[in-house]
Amino acid sequence: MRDALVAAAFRLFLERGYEQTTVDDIVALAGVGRRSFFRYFPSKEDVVFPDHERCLADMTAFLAAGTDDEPVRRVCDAARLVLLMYAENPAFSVQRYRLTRQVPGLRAYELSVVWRYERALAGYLRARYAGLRDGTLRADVIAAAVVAAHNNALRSWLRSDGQGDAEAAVDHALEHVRAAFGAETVPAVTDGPDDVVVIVSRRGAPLWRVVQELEAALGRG
Amino acid sequence: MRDALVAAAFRLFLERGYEQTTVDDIVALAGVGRRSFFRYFPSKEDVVFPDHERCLADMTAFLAAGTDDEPVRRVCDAARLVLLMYAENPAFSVQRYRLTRQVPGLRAYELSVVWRYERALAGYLRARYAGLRDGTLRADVIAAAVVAAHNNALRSWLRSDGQGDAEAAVDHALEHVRAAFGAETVPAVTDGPDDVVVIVSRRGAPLWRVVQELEAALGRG
DNA sequence: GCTCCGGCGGTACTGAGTGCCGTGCCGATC
DNA sequence: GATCGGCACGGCACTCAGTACCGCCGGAGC
Repeated sequence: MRDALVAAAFRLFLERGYEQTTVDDIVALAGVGRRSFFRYFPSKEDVVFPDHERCLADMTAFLAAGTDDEPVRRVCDAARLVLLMYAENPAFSVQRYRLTRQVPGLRAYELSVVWRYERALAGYLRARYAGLRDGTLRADVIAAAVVAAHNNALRSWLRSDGQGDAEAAVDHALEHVRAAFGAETVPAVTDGPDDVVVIVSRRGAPLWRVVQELEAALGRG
Repeated sequence: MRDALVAAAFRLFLERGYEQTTVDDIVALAGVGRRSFFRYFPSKEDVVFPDHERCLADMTAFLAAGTDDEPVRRVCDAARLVLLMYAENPAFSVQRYRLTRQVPGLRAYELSVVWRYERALAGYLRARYAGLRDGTLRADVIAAAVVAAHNNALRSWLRSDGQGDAEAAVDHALEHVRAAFGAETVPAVTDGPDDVVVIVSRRGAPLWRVVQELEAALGRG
């Protein structure tokens, strides 16, 4: 029933556009009553994102399941769950992406979905950074950065019609965030003394390049 | 006319709630025709954010007006324009904040507004980082981080009923972002040789603390 | 066979948003 | 001074999303 409604809806959306398709059209094509549509989808927008609710629950469960020595890594892993959902059905994801790009109402709806993901990540980080000075600020900023990096890679993959390695692109993007915000802890070096790294930098050098040097020197490049 | 509609709308929204107020109620109180409401506000949500359109235009103009040696600083300054708009009328902003917090539809609308701000910032940074490897990624992430930091400070100020120094809070939050992403360039030292800074770091130290050390050493703390 | 119940459909309603047209008010023109 | 053209406003009628309510039916249990 749900699947039949989604299929009918997308067929009409692609044929004549989202706003030109009424709920009556959809239920007529699916051969069900109008009331049943709203039993399965709270609104017309929801039929475009039939799996986000489940994915959000998965992410929440993942974050609640446990902690990690490195909170940033944990939220990056949580973000990857979203990519997996998109990658499950590339053709569908690409069609939906084109739809949401040109329909303002769908874009707004997608933003509210993304916002809920971001709040889930920020909530986890806020708990981990509780007590730290500017802990909530740090949590919010990192959550926003993780979401932005994820979406940057995801959307460039969607724009390319699902060609290329989406996971690698997202990994690369998330690695940038981890580079910027740093890993709070790294595996201890057990087979040697506490070695040190010396960075020499000209005053006036781009700071982020210095950070890249640091990363390379610390063996995280 | 616009102001009369906004005043009537907020009076009713605060009295009986947003969803319990119809557009007919608003125009009846304001003493104007229903059709005129939609002439000034494309939707019922728009009457809650009567000045965002102007602010967005201001930000776009500010970003288009010129560049900066340090793009991150420029987008931080652009973000401050939004705070100024909120600070112009603290009482109104606090009321609106409470309204948007408890009405899902308004929250979704606000997200779409914030998204447009973020895209404006990201567009500026994308142009500045054009050609750099991962330039658009870096632009999107920084824009998201700036918006998140700004909103973190703004909302904590709104939660405190407009008490405290909003500008100082936002400055502090944005400074965190600049610390994480660094300044690409700093003023050249003219009255001395190209001096160098040496940082010694234990492998395993938190990277972001190392960045803070770097900043302090480079005289940007 | 009877009842209870959950999924489904139909009807009627509210309210947002739109298109169209009439009206009154204004300065400009002859 | 009468007329014309633009413009802002109001009113009416309509579409469509979303909701409340009720009636129908088929299966499970007694």
